[in-house]
Amino acid sequence: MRVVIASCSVDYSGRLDAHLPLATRLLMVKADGSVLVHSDGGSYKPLNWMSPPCRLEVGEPSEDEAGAGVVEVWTVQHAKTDDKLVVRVHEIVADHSVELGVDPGLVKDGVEAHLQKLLAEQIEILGPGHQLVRREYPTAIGPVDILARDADGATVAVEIKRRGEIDGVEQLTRYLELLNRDPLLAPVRGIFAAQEIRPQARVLAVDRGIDCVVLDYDAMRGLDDVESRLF
Amino acid sequence: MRVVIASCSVDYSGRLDAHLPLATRLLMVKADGSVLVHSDGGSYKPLNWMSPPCRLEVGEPSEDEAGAGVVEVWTVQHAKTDDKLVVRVHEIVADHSVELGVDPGLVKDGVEAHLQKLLAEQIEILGPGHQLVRREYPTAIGPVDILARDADGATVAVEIKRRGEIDGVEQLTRYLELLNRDPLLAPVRGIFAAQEIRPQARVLAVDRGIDCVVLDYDAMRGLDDVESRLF
DNA sequence: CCCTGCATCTCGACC
DNA sequence: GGTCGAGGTGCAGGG
Repeated sequence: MRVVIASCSVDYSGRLDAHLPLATRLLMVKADGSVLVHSDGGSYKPLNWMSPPCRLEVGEPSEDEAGAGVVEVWTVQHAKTDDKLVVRVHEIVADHSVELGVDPGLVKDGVEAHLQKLLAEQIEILGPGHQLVRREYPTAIGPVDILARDADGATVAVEIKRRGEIDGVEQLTRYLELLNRDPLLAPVRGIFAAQEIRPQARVLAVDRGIDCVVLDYDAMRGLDDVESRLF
Repeated sequence: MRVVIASCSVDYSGRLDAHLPLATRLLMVKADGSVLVHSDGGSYKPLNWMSPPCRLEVGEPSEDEAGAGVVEVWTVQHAKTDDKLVVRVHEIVADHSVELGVDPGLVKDGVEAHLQKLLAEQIEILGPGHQLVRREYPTAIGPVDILARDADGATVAVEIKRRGEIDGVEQLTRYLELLNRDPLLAPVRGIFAAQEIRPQARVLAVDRGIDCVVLDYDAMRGLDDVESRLF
């Protein structure tokens, strides 16, 4: 990795056109040739960048550019598209290269998939007598997170979210519309299950006759551990 | 901005829990206290980070940590949530601080806005005889991208996307529902226009009687250039 | 301030 | 390789 602090102007053309006026910024060149242009604020997103696969070429400025104070022109060309990033370097304040090696990578825990797995195992959270039909029940517009039957044998479609928001209710509504066309399943009831359900999402769900269930992730995980220990 | 190259392990807890094993990485500390942990690959997204507003405290390692080779413990606490990032620094390879100042910011020329402008100018792409009523036609739930009339004088509502996906069809459906309540406009036909339309979005659109139009951005832009040259 | 919609989204899973 | 859904999404614009 090479890290350069430099005053520069930057131009990107590709999906859109974007321009950064002259200012001092951090330029990061990664081992795969990708380039990131960071300012001293904002979030983790760079002001501008080029994703791999791409090629960085450092060239001389034209006469005009040199006259304007440019000392180096970096051209970063994407390998597969015509996306191009041009960095005109005016003054280099610092320039360091270091060998980092391959990163062992991030270990994550706590996603929607885990919630789905736990709820499938603990399906009676939806109510006594509920039985799992299957996870990822396929429909024409995509899989329903969980399909189950309640104590009376009626079909129940469950949409699971970490955070229950309006678009999740919309999604479940589409599934219900389709599932209810299937005479073998209809009538299908909807359950919107999430760790937290936003007020507006709850209002919309209730308005559409969809039940809301708040999932306690820690409790479900704890129960999972207990069950694991039994076997 | 402070840039540190160091071997470190990182733990994040908040929306999820994540862990990075010991390896050499780049640590970027921005003026607002936000911290980015970058490896020598991937895209512009850091392996781990803390967004502002947040506070960085550099502390001493515990005895156990010191025994394991930790020389500094960085704790980055988010100001509003309980998100926390802990960086255990083992060896500092490089450490530079530099004053960047406020960045003048990015100047963009976007896509969807441009597509909308081009389609409004070239409204007959929708079919011969179409005429523009107006762009950003206001409704109670937000503006419709384009309202037009076809060769027979019937109203047409157009939703424009760069990539046509299901939520875009949902959006247009809501507009159509509202517009069709207006006796001066009804019946209103829907057109879903995008540079590319995902298969599932197309299925849903067709199912709801909404026409799909694929827009050729380059051709439309080219035509725009030609027209510009004529005047 | 929250909500909505877009993004050079990125990223992973699955077909 | 594509397709699709999720994201610690970030971000801007509008009420």
